[in-house]
Amino acid sequence: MSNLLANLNEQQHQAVTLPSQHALILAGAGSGKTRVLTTRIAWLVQSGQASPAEILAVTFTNKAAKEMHARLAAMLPINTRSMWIGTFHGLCNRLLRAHHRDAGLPQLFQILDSGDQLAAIKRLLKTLNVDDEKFPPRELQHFINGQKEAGFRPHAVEAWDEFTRQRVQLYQEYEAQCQRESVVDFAELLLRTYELLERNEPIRRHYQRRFRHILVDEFQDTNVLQYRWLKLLADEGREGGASLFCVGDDDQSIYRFRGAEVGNMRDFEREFRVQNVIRLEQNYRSRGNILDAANAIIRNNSDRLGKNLWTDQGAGEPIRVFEAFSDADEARWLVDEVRGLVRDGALRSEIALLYRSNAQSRVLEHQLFTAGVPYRVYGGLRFFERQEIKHALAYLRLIANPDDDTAFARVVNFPTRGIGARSLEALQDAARTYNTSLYATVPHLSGKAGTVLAQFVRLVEDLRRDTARLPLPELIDHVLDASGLRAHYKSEKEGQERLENLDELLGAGSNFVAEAQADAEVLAGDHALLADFLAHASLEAGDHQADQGADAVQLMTVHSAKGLEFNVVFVSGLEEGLFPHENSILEAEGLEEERRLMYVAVTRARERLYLSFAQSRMLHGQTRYNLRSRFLEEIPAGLVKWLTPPNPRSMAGGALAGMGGGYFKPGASVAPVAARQARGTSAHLPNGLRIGQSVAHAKFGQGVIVAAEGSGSDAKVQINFGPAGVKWLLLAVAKLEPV
DNA sequence: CTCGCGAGTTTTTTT
DNA sequence: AACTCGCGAG
Repeated sequence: MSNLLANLNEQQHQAVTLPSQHALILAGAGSGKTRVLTTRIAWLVQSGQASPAEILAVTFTNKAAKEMHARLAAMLPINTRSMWIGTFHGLCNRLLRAHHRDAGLPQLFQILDSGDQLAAIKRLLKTLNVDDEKFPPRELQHFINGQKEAGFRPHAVEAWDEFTRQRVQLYQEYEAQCQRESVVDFAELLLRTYELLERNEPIRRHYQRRFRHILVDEFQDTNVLQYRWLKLLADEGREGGASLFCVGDDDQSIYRFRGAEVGNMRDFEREFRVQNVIRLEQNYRSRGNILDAANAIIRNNSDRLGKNLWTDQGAGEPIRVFEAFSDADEARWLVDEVRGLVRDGALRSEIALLYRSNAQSRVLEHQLFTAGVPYRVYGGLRFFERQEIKHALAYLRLIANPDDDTAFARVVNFPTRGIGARSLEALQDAARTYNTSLYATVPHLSGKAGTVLAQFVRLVEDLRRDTARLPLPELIDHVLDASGLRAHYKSEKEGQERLENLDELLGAGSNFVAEAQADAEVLAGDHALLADFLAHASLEAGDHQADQGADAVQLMTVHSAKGLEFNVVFVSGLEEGLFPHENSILEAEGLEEERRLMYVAVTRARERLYLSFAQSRMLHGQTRYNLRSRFLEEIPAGLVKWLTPPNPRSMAGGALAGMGGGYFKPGASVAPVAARQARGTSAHLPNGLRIGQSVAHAKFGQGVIVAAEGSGSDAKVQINFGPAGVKWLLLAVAKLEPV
């Protein structure tokens, strides 16, 4: 036990050894949060205060759950399998499988990922003949998920206006469709489990008695429903309920957009009368300059719980800032810098290239590829989201659950077997009349459509029969052949990679079996393991990226970098409109979340931090001219070393060609010209103004002309004023001074 | 019914 | 720039 607690600082020690009461640990970036959480669990078990079966630990990513499990297994000499460690979604899946009857679900229910859900909504709109212009599927998806995450079933939604009433109606239809098809989306996993526990007292009591210690990681990212779920399990904080140990950092809350509610931290403190609030402020990760910059940035946010990170590791190097002429220029510089670091002995895997949005990775990848630097991109298209994998999974899903209409619709005519829109329409209509799934409706259909569809149904039945006794990998292998998927991709010109991915699916199957056997908790019955595998595929979209072990530069969004750390970090694209993102700039809440994102980005670095931005950038096929990010101005000048001459005139003026620090190569295209051509506007506006030109406005301050429209007295220009926003101004009216 | 082309739209972030 | 969707020819 003593060695368990060795090397903990005072606050960490205090947190780990708190009595079994509710506790809130405010853990700053790099302050040893994961260590405290895992050591706490180990300490509880080792000191005899809790048995492993009494522990429930909730994380946000599967990766974090796995890591926690591994660390605990290393710390404790006993079997840790009886602990429940997982993501909210993973744990809910487990509960719903165990109590599927009480939850009103068949045992082999399927899980819809976001893409599946969107497809299901589109299909719903089509069958109901709803105008998808008026109800854009994406928007509806967002609406439905939002309601579920707030805990509202359709009848509970307050709809004051006609539009909302109609959307609620669609929400209800969507629910009915899901129930009919035995499928469950992400939000439904949570809501369904919550309702199960709320309504079923014996089950609720059972779990309340079982879990004496509930520990939550990344508590700042919980949404309303997740918090209520935790409260329910902890018996609302009543005497005799479990003790809740929540670890989080309000400054790192970056998922507000998908319903995360930082307010949960304050609510928790109040509602559970939390006596133990501990701040972990000593940072073991970053050098002083980096930390000072992070502190200075986050200080601009209001309404924080308050925390200031410090380190005893010394100031370290200054933060390097680079201004590029264009995004390509930025990428070239960046790759050169990376090569220099590697030449000096740095590990590529210790260098991270961070950006705000996935679209930005393209330029970086291009330059890395050209320079022959090995790299690895996180995020983007995940393994289980590739179309060929989705197709294969759809066949597997039909085997496990033929009523899954989403899966049915996906592969009924893939590979093409002469079942067109006509036949499908007839089938959909019939399915509505009989109120059965597409699959179950097929026998009701006569005529030509009936014949081809019956053939497809027979194919699926054969698949089910022939695979009933097969181990998972062989099962998948058989399906790939018998469905015709392999043959189809073999004949396709670009199909080679897809074939390889399909083979990799076999590998994923084998891995899953190996892990499931170790886990021992496998469902009984035919194809039950298959259902487990499919749930796994939905919940864990797959970090199946190339060459885990290879020494490669790491590329990812700031979001996916959360929780990670690197010796060297580059944050690129620090421009107004990009980071902070233009969609978030207008409301204060959104801007503060962007700032937390910046805080997360900066605190990923241990030794060296680079920040860069470009005067012009290709986005959506158009050249845009951005001002440099306000977050750069929030870093005290004394911490910064400019690699390019500081450009005080404003922030990046696009018209100021040649300001790329001399890095801009002769012959590189001049972005303003490209923009003019792309937009088809006149090359020169009156008064010598042009696109990319920096201008000053009496009220809005400095800005950059990003677009122009019309001519003569109608001539308008769009100007990005940074903090003051992006505005269209009439040239005839607005007083603009070139800068 | 299938395939190919062109128009139109998109993108912030993800369990 | 890349992807999706709808339309028309075969």
